[in-house]
Amino acid sequence: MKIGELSRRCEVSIRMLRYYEAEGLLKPRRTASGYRDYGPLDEQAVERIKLLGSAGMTLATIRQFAECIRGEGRIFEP
DNA sequence: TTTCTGACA
DNA sequence: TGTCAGTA
Repeated sequence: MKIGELSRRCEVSIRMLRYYEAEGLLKPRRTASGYRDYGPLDEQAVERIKLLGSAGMTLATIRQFAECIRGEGRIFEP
């Protein structure tokens, strides 16, 4: 889906979506024209980022969970 | 019409 | 975060 769709579905501004990517929290695919192409995984990622964010975490802190947030890697076990 | 990048406040 | 410019 396009950034505009994800923006409405997650209630997150396009500005922040691009920001999350710049911080390495999102890894959207690119279309031939250079547009960001988001999948359902990214949609879930944004939800989790919003959760951690509302918990008072800073992007620098959240970035450490990037692997988990993307649903990749191992399960978090402190 | 919508999205892209980089920069400023 | 919002917004501006010139493109694709």
